[in-house]
Amino acid sequence: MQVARSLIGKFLVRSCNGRELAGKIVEVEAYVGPQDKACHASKGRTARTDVLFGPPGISYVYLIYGMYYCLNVVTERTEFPAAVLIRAIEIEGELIDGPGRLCRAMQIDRSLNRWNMTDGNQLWFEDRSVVVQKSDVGAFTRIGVDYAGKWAQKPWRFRLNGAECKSRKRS
DNA sequence: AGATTGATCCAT
DNA sequence: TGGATCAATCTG
Repeated sequence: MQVARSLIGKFLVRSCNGRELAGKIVEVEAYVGPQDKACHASKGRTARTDVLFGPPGISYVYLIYGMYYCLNVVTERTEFPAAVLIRAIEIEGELIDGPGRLCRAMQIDRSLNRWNMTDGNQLWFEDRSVVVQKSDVGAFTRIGVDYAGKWAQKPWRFRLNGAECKSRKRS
């Protein structure tokens, strides 16, 4: 949650066969704990959600709707399942809006699932000292989780103001 | 608005 | 083993 907010303005860096892509994180969503019905781990610990119960700083990449990957990073302590979904970034001034498009642009797939993002290898975060005022970040309801009842109402999506919302509706 | 697409999960 | 589900995107 706080982690999600603090990730806004940080950079996601992807190093892949010789070239490096870096993007400023513009939108994220938090999925917090076993009670959060929108969190994949709320249905219990399975082969797929096992990583969420592990240590923080590890990636959680999965296929959705049979065609698109989503990139998350595990945030909380071991045994407490929580993650932050990276929804949108800005690469060299171009807005990549939507988790599926983001993973396509950065060539992220299942091979980067359970990746250690803390040792600067292939995929990691960087703080490039972008100043983000608290007033620059808006909180909104999460997207695509209407099934989650009251948890769907939680304002756990954070977006940098000024980045126009092209993916899905709402704001 | 509708189709697409396949891993995952749980009930037969 | 089969069917329902899904943190999305594209096309019309």
